[in-house]
Amino acid sequence: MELQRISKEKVDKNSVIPIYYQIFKLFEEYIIKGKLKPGEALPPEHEIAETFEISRMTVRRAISELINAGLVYSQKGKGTFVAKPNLNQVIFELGDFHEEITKKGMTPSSKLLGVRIVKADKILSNKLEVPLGTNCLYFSLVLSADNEPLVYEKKYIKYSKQKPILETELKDPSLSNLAVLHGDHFPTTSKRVLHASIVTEEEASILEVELNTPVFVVEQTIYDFDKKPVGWGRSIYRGDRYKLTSYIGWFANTSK
Amino acid sequence: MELQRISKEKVDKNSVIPIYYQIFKLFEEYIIKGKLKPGEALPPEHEIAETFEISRMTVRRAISELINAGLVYSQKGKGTFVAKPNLNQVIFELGDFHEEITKKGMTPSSKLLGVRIVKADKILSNKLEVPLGTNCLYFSLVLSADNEPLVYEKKYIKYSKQKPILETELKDPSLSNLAVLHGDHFPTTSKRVLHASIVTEEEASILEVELNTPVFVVEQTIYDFDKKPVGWGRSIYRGDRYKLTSYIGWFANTSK
DNA sequence: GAGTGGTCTAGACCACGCG
DNA sequence: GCGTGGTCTAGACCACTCA
Repeated sequence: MELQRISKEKVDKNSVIPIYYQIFKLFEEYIIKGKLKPGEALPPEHEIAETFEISRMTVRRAISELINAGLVYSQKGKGTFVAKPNLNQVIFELGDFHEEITKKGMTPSSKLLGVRIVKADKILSNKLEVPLGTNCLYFSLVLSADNEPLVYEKKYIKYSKQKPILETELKDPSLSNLAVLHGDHFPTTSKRVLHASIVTEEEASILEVELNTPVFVVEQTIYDFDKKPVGWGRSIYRGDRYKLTSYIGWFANTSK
Repeated sequence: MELQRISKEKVDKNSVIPIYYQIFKLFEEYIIKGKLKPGEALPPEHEIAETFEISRMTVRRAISELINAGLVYSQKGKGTFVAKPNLNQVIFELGDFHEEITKKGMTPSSKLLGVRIVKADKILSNKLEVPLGTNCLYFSLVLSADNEPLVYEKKYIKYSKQKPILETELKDPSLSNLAVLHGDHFPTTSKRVLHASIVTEEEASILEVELNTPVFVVEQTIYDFDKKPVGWGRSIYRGDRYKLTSYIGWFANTSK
């Protein structure tokens, strides 16, 4: 790759924009636009440093951003090379319900169906690792977009604080928030399992759909520092309306 | 936070393990074990540098690893603080079929049902942005675990090369690989949309399941440098057998 | 042995937050 | 004005790769 002619003017040392960021953007552009192709080597670090008349550490900072963005990889003793985008990798993000719905221009709402104390049955005692019959807090709610119910959630918290349940705190009825408010321990990790299923009769009536409607089921368990479960929940998403989207690859907006 | 007593012995300057990594691991442990709590400040960088008798740049490298792992965040002029884990964030990874199945101790296999050239119908011409009736490559296959079919895939490639279709290349029948082999342009980005559904009759017979079985549907489109679609596919996953799992939070194995 | 990236140093100047 | 993190320098030594 020919650096000399193209570049020196492209980096302004007196700019408010950090030099390493300018260098990062320069190579990002080359890669995204295909001027540098997968497998091709970047110039060695010392060469980049010389042509731009900057320190090698600054070059390394720029390259570390490129590595971070998945655009290149380095090999000790060999060089730095443009990566191949691994399009087989798949990452689905399930965003916050209110944000997601608002983003789509619809109006989100949530309705609390019930809050009460229940005694742990076999399933719950297993999930929360408590003896059968232990008192647990139970919440159930429905999330809607434009008044159409989309999600039905049931949540259980291992609780000990004898705190009253306030209306205000239900503005964030996430499992982790409920655990913070009513549990002993601070939740630090969360496990979710998603699978596809078909609505039960109960779910169908609450989501106002017919039997045999496909749904996502997301089971969430949250754990404290000691990896003990402190909360468990089950959310039913209307599978025909709710979608998960994954983007992988090289985009111009790797900005930040 | 009291650094002085705890620490100096904990870092070995002559170890093969980089100093920045030792420091990173030290603070990681403090945070995961709860000795440093969310919101609490780390000691200032110059102080860490002094107590361990190392350069501030090395401290910064360690902290940048902590930031990268999502354990802390820095604020210019204020300090560096332990982050709160955001347990409401959800990321589902859908791994490579063969790897996932092998990991579970089962034997994966894939069977090619058909390869042929088809003329684009309305849907396909829309998805691939080609005129109606354009020739496209079509692949369909079934992925199985222990001889039980789990996934049914149909893939379409916008092609131009008059290349024969080799058996060997079907070892990686991923959309991006097929596009590399048969398309004009190098695929750089991939979009996938996942939703829940119910098998059609055709899918039911191929997956050997009853009607009304719930499934995941994953639609994938891949694009080249110019954001033109080069391939499109639809994968049907048995929703009762295939699950997606998401872990969020602080774990001891944030190692690498 | 020449070339490469990985780590580390001991300074420097700056912009920001806060009292 | 002081303390903080953000950027940058001009060196240094090392381990690795490859011919």
